[in-house]
Amino acid sequence: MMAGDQLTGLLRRAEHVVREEDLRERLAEGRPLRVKLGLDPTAKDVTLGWAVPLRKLRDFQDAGHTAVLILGDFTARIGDPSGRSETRKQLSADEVKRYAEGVLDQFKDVLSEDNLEVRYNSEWLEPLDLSGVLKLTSHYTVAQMLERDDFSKRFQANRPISLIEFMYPLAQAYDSVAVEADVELGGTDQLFNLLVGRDLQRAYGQRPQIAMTMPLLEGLDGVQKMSQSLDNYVGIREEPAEMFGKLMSLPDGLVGKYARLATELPDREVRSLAMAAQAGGPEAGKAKRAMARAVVELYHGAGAASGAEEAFDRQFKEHKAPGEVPEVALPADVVTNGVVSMPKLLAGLGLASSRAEARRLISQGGVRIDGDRASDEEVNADDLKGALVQVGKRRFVRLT
RNA sequence: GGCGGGAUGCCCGAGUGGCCAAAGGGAGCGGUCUGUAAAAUCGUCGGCGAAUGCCUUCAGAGGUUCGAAUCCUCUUCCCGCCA
Repeated sequence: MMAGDQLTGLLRRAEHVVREEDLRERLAEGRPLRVKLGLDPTAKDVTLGWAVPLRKLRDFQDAGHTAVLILGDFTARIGDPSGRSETRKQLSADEVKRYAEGVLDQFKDVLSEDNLEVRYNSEWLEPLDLSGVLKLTSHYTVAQMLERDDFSKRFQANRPISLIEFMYPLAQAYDSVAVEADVELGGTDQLFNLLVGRDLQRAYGQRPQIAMTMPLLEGLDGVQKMSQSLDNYVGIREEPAEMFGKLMSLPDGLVGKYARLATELPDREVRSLAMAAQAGGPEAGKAKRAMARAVVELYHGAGAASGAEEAFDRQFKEHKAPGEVPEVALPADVVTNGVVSMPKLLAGLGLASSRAEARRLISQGGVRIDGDRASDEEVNADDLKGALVQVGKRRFVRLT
């Protein structure tokens, strides 16, 4: 592949590249570049949000470069304050280790294992002693740190900024020094950290890396960045039907963005979906479907995608139960003299968070037994044998 | 180190001795509508109980009082000003 063509592909979907000429030059060297992406294992799943830079990393792999994937097992314990208005809670080493194992496995769904180098940053951050830390910090000033938007906002609002938070960008930047990165990828909220990496590499006598950021993907609420702590995410390992359903619940305004960042649809198609979504009405619904199908297809294949769509229609257009419903035996402790206490049952099965919640759901018409609204809190056990219990729109259980 | 201010339910925030499980808003949840969109609208939103009711909650620990989110003491944390 010609260097120019390669560049075009690699720049696709990127938000900032600092600096593009440097990237062009380095690609022209004709050697495999070391492309770094650091992710902190702070949650159990890989989301479509993380998949955006991961897929970009894959693009680099496909172009013959080396993916240097850094699992921030050490930095996860510091807690990245990027984009946050307050101090992030710190995780224990055990939690981090558990997350790292799960997440690494999922990364391999996106990345090729051929030119992949996986590193844990505790490898070089753990042994840094105070003199190493002092050397690190001596290269940066408070004023430089306060250039970062989230820090300066908090500073101005008299909100606390822990000193440890200043260490985060430095630690991440030091990763780049440690692995001698040529390029570092990240979300747009990482731009500052990536630039610190350039400065630090320079300070340690290395050539500064190229910083490339990718747009952030908003989560299901349509407003906040997709994240597991906000529970507004779609995980790449989620069941096809679940994935499709979640994507269908997205606000129209995000259809174009998801099509662009979460699928591999060609640009032309992305544009037409975005326009259709904007137009509103049935066309928007169709566009959203096409986007959802494309995402599911990417992670589960075409068959699963059409299956998910059919299941979706069955459940939400025809209002039928989904094909696969968990089957549960009627617990004995909810039955008294042949009568079942629905609140106990629903809470016991996790269909409601408490009995009080279950009562509320029943009184508000949110509970159905074999399609009929349950109006009483007590139901004959015989009527529940083999019955399909539905709570809200999407929680189903078949009693046996 | 000194002086002052503050900590309320998932979040924001009102509440300064009883009428407080605690106003209002947001988020969430459920109903109607719909394209599981948006907007709208109604309801709900600590727990247990069939229920008059009971239990736990207003940073933590004690105390005053018939009665405390509200008063007092100590502790922790945050903020401001001064040094």
